[in-house]
Amino acid sequence: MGVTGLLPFLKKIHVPVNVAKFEGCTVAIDAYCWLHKGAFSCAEKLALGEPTDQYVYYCMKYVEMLLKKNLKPVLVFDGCHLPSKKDVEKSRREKREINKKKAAQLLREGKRAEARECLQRCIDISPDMALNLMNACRARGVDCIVAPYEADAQLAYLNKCGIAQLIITEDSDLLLFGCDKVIFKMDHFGNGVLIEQSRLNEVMEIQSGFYTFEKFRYMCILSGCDYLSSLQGIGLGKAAKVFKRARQSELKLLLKKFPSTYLNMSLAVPDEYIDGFIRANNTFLYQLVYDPLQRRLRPLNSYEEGLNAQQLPYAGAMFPQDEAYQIALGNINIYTRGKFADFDPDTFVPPKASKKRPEQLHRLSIWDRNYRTRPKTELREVQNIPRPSLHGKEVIVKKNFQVKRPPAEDDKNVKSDNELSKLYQEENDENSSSPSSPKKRRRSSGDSEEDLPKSPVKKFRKLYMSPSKVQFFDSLKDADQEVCDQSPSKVQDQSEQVSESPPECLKPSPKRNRFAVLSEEKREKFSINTSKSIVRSRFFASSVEGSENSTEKKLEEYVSKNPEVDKGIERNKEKEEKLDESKISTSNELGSTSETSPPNPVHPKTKSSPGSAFTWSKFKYSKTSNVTSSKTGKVNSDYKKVGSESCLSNYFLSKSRDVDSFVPSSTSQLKPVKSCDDIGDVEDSVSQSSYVQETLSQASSVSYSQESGAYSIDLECLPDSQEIQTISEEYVAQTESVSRQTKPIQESKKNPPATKKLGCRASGLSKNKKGKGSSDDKQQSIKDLFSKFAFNKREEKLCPGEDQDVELVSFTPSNKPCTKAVQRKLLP
DNA sequence: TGTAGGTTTAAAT
DNA sequence: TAAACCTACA
Repeated sequence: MGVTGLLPFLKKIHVPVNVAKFEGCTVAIDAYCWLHKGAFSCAEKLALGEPTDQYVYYCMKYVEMLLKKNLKPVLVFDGCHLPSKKDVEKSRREKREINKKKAAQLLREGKRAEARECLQRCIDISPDMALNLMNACRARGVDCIVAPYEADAQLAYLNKCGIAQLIITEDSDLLLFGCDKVIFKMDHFGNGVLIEQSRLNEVMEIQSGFYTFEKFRYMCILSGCDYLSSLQGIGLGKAAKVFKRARQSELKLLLKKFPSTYLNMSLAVPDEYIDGFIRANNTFLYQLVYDPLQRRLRPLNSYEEGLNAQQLPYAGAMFPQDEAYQIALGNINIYTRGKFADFDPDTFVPPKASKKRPEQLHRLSIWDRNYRTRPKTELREVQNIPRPSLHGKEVIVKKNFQVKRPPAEDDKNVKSDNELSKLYQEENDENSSSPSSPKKRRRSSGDSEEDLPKSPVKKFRKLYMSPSKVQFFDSLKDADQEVCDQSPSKVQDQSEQVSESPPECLKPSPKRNRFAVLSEEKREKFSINTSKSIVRSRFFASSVEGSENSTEKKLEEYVSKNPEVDKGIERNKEKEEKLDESKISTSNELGSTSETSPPNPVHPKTKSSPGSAFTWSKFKYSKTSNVTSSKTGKVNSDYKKVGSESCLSNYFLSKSRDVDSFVPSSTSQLKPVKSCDDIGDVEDSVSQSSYVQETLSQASSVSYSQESGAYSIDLECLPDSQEIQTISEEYVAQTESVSRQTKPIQESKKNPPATKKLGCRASGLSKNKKGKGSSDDKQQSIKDLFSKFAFNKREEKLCPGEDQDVELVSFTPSNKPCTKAVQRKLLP
């Protein structure tokens, strides 16, 4: 819950930031936030008790990103429930129960989709789920700690004692606990919103001499927090007003009189409320946390004179120190209090431990006896050292857009639009039309060479990425086996680069299923007890072995426990059998089934496509073919009556430079578009622009936000960076001319020149089918197509000789960058 | 009109 | 969990 409306209230001091700014720092993370979001994708499986690793995978994507940016993550997990939060927990439990019952009811009525929604609302992060994530983290040498009570207080302590310089969470309460720097809403690229404690006074608009952090905390408690509900009619606005004006230092007196004194309200403040206020305040100050360095339980802040743990049972009851240690290590199930793991940091050998330089003691595990916190003086970003002025300079900043290229041999095969069009057609034919499709022939007729494409890129995709194929891999082993069966002899004959270990440039991005294609050793990184249970991945069909483990089966089991549900299920089955029949016939048409492949159990509607680089939910496709922003609901009139075909074209227009030989081209169907900005929507382009402005002024490294299509630069890095060139007017002219020459041929005269931005979205495609019909089928087929050809830009590698977009940036006296233009030039 | 509070929606894939 | 949206009230 946190403090309702606190984050919007602090909007004034929101700073868009990328975590890369804090390179070298230790960052403590509220693991529950990630787990909760990760669990959302597999809520159904979790609710039905089916094993899944999707939430671990989701969290590890964040962990990997942080490691890549040279940050040391420490994951903090929630521990026991605080006595003062019992009511909150109780109501949450009740809500979950209600949703469970609702889900069962909906299943009875045959409403599967709605039942699924309810199951998503039942998500509860169990200690086992936390343990699975902890195991995955430790296998990557990432520290974890379970708080004795709330993760919030533990995070604040890690910040306070110098272990962590930065906190990542979604919970605004962290600010009340006194964290210096908190990043909210961080995405998978590290972009988020930074709020610093030192700027809270700006929001409260209190003269600097009168502001204290205490007042901020009081304001939040008064407006209502987890530990104390607010008085009727008091929210953040009025609470802020009180502490903006308050000069009364005696808290009890102030609370008693604030409605009449500061708000002109006749509101009685009961004594119980004042007691509750003081308890809440003490909970924020003295909640029990675990000190991993001293290995002991302690209050977040040292007790004031006359206070002790016994007087503050609501802030957490003391445990025996040994039990507290085992809880902190994650060895004790906090629900049952039974031991369910046996992690011992004194005997555990973290990976790559030997490579750590002895002087980098802060990089050791926090459980290592030699661990030392990093002196603040070493931390540039934490000290807020001002950056050098860039006023008057103009720079070209390379976009951090990297183009995945096939190996050199493939460069010869640069395809014209017509060729691409043919390829597209062929690709379609392979998958849909011919009953004796290559795939089927390959499996049944002894892997003839012509079935495998000659290009290593295509081979790789045939073997690893074809969606119709991927669905038939059961486990990771099967996926590997599939590759081994097909690739070693024949594939290597054609190209040495396609083997068990695909060429570097072809390795799948994190958006894709990296488990399935990387080496055994690397896959072990995230495995959860692989020897004991099959680790499944969301990119594979869940029930290839048969129906035993399928979600369908589990649903049936779930419902069978409620006999009255059967009727609904029967009705459902009838409907689905019909659908399955059509599915099987489609599968046969696709040539995907064979004696080694069981029928595809994945329903077309629920089929998971391989990772796509698009945010489908951003746009909605209405029946009248308008492109609307799902958030604003505004319609970009330029797109009225532009059908999905042209939307596809739009996409390829914007992506035309980075798609490889698989680009489906439908030049003949292309309709003119104005610019890439227009491909999203007007709102979006505006927000992108402002985001760029904001981000450029704050961030400290060049990074790309896929979400907003914005790039951030490290201002301090600019003068030294090889990526930046100070330019003259002639140079601008040159690049403009290059830009014009290298523009995609599809771009019509109506398109405005040289203002292309890299953020590209496939617009006009509906994620949610709202009915059956040809347009929806078309949508689905286009989506499948996209999934097949899409690459994650972020992971793509840039090669010399490649076209590259650059951004011309100039600076104001206050170091604010202004984007002048985005141009294209050849990379030397 | 501003504020508070309740309800709905999105999140992931 | 929080933002967005809507409604009621002072």
